[in-house]
Amino acid sequence: MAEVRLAKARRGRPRQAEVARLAGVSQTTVSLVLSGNKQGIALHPDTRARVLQAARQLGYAPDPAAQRLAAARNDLLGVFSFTATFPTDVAHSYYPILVGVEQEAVARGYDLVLFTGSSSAPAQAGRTDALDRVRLADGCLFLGRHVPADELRRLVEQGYPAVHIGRRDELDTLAWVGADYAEATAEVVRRLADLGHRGMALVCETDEALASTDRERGFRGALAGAGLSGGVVRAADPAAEITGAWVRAQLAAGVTAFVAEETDTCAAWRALLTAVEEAGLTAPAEVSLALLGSPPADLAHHPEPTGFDIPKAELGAAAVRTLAALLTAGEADYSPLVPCAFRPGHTAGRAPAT
Amino acid sequence: MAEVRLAKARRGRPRQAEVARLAGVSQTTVSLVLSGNKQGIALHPDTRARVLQAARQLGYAPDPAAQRLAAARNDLLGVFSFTATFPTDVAHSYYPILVGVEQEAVARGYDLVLFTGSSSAPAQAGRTDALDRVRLADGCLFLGRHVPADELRRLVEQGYPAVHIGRRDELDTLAWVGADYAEATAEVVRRLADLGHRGMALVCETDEALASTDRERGFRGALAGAGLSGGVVRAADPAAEITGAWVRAQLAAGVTAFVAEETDTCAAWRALLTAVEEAGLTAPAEVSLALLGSPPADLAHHPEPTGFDIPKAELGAAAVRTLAALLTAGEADYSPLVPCAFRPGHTAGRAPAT
DNA sequence: TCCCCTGACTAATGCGCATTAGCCCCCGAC
DNA sequence: GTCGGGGGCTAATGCGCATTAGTCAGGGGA
Repeated sequence: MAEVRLAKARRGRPRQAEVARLAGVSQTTVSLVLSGNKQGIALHPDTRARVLQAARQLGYAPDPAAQRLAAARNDLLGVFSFTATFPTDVAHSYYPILVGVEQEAVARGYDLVLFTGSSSAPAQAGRTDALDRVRLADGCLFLGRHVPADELRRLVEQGYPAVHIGRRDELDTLAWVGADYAEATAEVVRRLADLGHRGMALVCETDEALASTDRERGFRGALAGAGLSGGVVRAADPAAEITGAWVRAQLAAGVTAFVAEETDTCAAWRALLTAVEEAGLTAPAEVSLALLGSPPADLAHHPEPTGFDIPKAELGAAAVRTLAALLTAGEADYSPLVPCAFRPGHTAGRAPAT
Repeated sequence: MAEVRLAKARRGRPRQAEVARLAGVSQTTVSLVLSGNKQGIALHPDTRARVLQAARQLGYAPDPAAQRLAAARNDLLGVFSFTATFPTDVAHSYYPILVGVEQEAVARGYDLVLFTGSSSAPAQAGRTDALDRVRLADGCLFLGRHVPADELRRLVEQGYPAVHIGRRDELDTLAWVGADYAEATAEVVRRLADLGHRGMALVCETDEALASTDRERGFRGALAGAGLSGGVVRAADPAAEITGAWVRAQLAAGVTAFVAEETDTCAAWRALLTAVEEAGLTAPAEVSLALLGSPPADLAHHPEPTGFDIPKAELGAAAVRTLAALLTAGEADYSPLVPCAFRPGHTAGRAPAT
């Protein structure tokens, strides 16, 4: 067996020992020369040259497995998304995050390991528990709101470096990065107020995710802060509740601006658009509309929604930075909230004169 | 230093030795139990259970680098793309391919490592250079046409299991899987011929990628096979060359069907749509249009293009199957061409009666 | 009773590299 | 001349795991 392995591994792959033999030095010296001699050990230029020459001649390339083993870290970052890894539908919402993750990871010299939550590998004997699989990486990013809290807690408590993308407060020991929905929403409200709107309504789907409640909190806070009136509507089926009649009733009650939040389906925003049209109103002129997030691809054009953009790529990058900090310093001193960028858009305008 | 490294490495990363201590057995036994005991060494069910229990309790996961070094395998598959795997410019992306790769890999019990051949990676001396990094994995998928051929050749010649996604013929030793563009294009031509079209034009960007020349080959072949007339236009800037006037001229020359190929930008297809409109013609009625590939997201709706879909997920899955074969058998007896599915669409109709 | 299996484990080793202790020799200072 | 002190290298060790040789009881046959 040993010979087989050797033959396979050897095929055209010189090791430092062979370079050393050719150069007439020790393996240590080869390592020293090739790895840039960070120890500050003095080396003769001649020796250096001989080693480099020998390495070139043999076509030496270090074995990454050995390097990583010796370094006691593998420079692998896990990316765990608990929904069927990169499902086509959710793809649109996670994809930009992955872009940021990849860029930052590459910049820092990490490779990425992809993990799927749902389609866990055939639970073979000896295979460890689903979440434990991420341990093959030095640290891991968790994505999505369905990450099982108890397993994640155990991982974190055992000191495994993990960063959750999206605010997460049940676990106070868990590092996370998230968009600052509250502040971004508050800014939208302030902008609308600046345009003269005194009453606003926020339309949401029934959802208790922090991404949603944060927006609601920001909305209410800004409303109160500016002495505005308005309310929040949570509808299980926005299309059913948000109708033309509803819009008219709101208008009658002094609400001139309507705000919806981005979700996977953007049901609330779609309902709002339909309802306004149904009410025979036009968007920037008679009522103002704002979307707390980015519109889905099929609604992206023409009337660009006023609102804010979630800096998804930046979120991914921030997550990697946090994880990297965890990995090198053991503790991250970070600001988890990433600001969103206000997007002027074309669906909000001055409040109509009463 | 040793303590520092140890402390760092230890952090939340149990080793077999620790599992062994907890289970009251030797590290060897743990290895035997966890790796399925391929040596046929007898083990007490009790011992086995104790070890598994201890491993679960500690959340043990094997270190891929160590596995790779010791056994020359770690059940990791690499995915290497020279450009970012998750490109910033949305549409074209490798994403759908990755979905297929992911599914097939998980089904076969492999984990995926994403290697991004970065332009920006710190190319320090001694640090494994771009392509050699993939050696951490048992085998690797390569995608994109910018994979450096010479480095890839070296890898393959040294016996490293690699599969390229997308036809690749400069390296006859390199395994690859690709969409059967030629046949798919030929089918489109045949369908158009069935609709009565006797003259057709293929519009391409200037591109010498196989994906493009294969289509051209299929086009010309089918044209000849059916005794049709027509030609191929390659334009550096399709928008400039493909005009309403050009379309009219073609029509006058007997060309009633226009075909474009999918590219990153889909410039040819866009140009075609514009030109036809400019010529005052409507698509299914007066001229027929076909797209060799899938439309970009922003053009996906309403007039669904006649043409074919590239089975990207299937391509990814096929690549994994091929790689798996390489890994287990050392040689893959495979059919590299994956068929594309014809898409009826709504832009092609009967040829207008002359 | 002795011996030799055989079953159930474990000690020892090595993968290729980085790191840590030295080791040896030459040179300058006393 | 002797001794201290670098400079320039090398021997030894360990990273975490798989593998190869054992080792050590217990049991059955003679």
